[in-house]
Amino acid sequence: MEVNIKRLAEELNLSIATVSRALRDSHEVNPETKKRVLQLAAKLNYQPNPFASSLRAQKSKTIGVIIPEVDNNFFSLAIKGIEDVAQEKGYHVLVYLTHENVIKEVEITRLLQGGRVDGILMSVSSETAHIEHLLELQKKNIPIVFFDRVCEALDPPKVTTDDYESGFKATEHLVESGCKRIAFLQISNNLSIGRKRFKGYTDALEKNQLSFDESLLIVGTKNEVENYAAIKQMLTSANPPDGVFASVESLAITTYYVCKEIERKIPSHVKIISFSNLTTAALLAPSLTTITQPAYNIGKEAMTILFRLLKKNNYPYKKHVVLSSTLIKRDSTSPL
Amino acid sequence: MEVNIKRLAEELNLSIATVSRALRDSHEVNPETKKRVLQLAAKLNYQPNPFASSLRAQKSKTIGVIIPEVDNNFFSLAIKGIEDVAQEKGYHVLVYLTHENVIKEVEITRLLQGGRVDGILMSVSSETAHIEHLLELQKKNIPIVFFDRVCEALDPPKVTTDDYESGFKATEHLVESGCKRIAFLQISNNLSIGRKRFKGYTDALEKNQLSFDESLLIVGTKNEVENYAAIKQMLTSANPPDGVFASVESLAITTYYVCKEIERKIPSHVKIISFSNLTTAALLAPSLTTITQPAYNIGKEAMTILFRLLKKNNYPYKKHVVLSSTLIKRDSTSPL
DNA sequence: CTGTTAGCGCTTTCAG
DNA sequence: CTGAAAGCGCTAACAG
Repeated sequence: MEVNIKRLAEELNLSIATVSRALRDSHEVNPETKKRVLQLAAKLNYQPNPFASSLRAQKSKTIGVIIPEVDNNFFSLAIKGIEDVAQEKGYHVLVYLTHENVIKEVEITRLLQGGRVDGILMSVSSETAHIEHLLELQKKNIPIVFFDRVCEALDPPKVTTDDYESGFKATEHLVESGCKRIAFLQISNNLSIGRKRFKGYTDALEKNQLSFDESLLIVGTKNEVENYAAIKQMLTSANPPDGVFASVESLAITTYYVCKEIERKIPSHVKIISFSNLTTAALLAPSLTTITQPAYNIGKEAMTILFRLLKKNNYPYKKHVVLSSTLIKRDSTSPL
Repeated sequence: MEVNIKRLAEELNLSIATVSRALRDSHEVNPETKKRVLQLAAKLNYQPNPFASSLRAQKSKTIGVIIPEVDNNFFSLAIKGIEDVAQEKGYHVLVYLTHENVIKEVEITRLLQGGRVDGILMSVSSETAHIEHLLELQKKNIPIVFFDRVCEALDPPKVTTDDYESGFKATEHLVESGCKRIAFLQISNNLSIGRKRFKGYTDALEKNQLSFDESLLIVGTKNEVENYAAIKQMLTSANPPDGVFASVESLAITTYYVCKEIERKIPSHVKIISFSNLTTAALLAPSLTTITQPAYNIGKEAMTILFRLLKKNNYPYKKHVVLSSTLIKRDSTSPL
């Protein structure tokens, strides 16, 4: 037998309304009665049915987090930040993975239009060029906050790393280390993070009187094998780079694999720098200089902003919060 | 204006019941009518209210995942496995982090007793010695499947790595590498994974005629500083180990930090082996031999079993599924 | 301070 | 094949 308000009311000879009020700690209920209600509720281990309340109140105290992947320390840490704030505010967190697939992204946003969530935190999939599904959410007045991979064409709040700065300082780091021909491994041309990091890279080159060589740009795909081949071709070309800037971790890893294979065929002084949140990797790999994003804080900040939107308390908040990355330098020069 | 069944019914001059039936593809509705309904629903982008259905049906098509942490590749990958199966089966995934804190774990399980989830996937927090909150869930008939960190005292299905085997082969690996004094870094005495890995360790020692030296056992706590101090003391003692088996990644990392600090004071041939799912770390750190758990498959398997329980289709399934880990050997001998 | 009642959106008898 | 109506559990008027 389920224990619900009706049951409590019967056992206490009270109306369900009074019990409901007592449970919500209303001030218009006799302290004595309140106590009796709470005691019985505790004794029977009463738990309110969230669907009944949600149906009534038309809100769910639940948010949806839509991300491309999770097997990547950045998103794990972001989820942690999100969850911490959510738990503190009494919100529940639904997690959805798109696997970088727009079709799935659209399906998920559709699903969430039924009222299941009060708001959405989102990092767009790399393919996202169309934005109709995001507009639909706006039309339904479901607040969104973008984080990391934002949709620049839309006006909802955004929380990101200082991607341009990061690209700039990563490149300068390689220049300072003596690199003259610096390759750039791009995640995707459809993502603002990629474009901004790339702009930082080209600007840093220019500032240092280095010209941008198109043959040193590789745009990654979802196909690891393709990426591997492209990187290998570049590193074994007649005029290979002496430095590699991976704008995303997976491409740095692939680069390491390539280096391992061709070990003897390339100059051993190729320097690699990469975006990465695997502090472990950075620690264990003396050769990997990394740009580490404030993943946890990005999640925290995004959730905090979403919470304010949900509460409609018109706190002032920045439309676009930019958090700084950290450059963790390593000493060794060779990746191997 | 919300678009709900009532709205559709009005616009089509049909009853609410018929529309509902059409949407659920009931066979007792005129194909013509069905078509009209579906067309309008698509046009108005109708999304059913999940709370109304859940309230009615007394089920939520949602599962809860309760884990200690997420900033650790094991749980990230497990979530991915869980999410993949859940998405395929039309389930939603709520994620809760306990931060290894039983109080939070209890709070969360309480929260989930209200019907918010149909079932729970859980990896217990390291402190969990009490199990009342888990019994409560059973009493409420909320199916649970434990994964990785299981509660052996309870009968719900479990999905784990072959912890005993892993402990055994990790230890043998060190023995084969020439180690005679192998330290064991334990995660917690309250966890079955810790106990089993430890048993594998002692059995492997015995098999190789090595005696277990209590001074080489360190039981980790949540306090990193304490762990650091304990490991440092051991490594700098008069009779230090020549091999270290970290039964959990974080303790391996701490060991590396210690080694870095005392670099010149210990024999440089201390070998370290650790549980770790950071394939990146393993790849980049030529010195780290790792035991990698099948995290993704553990998540997948656990969710699959839970799904069967939810469907009550009495498929035969094993009460305890044990998946094998992989020993990834590295060549280098020194951790530094 | 307490009780009665309507209704959130949906599904499902039960009647036609 | 379609409609009317009850009810899932809870909250919030409104009435006492």
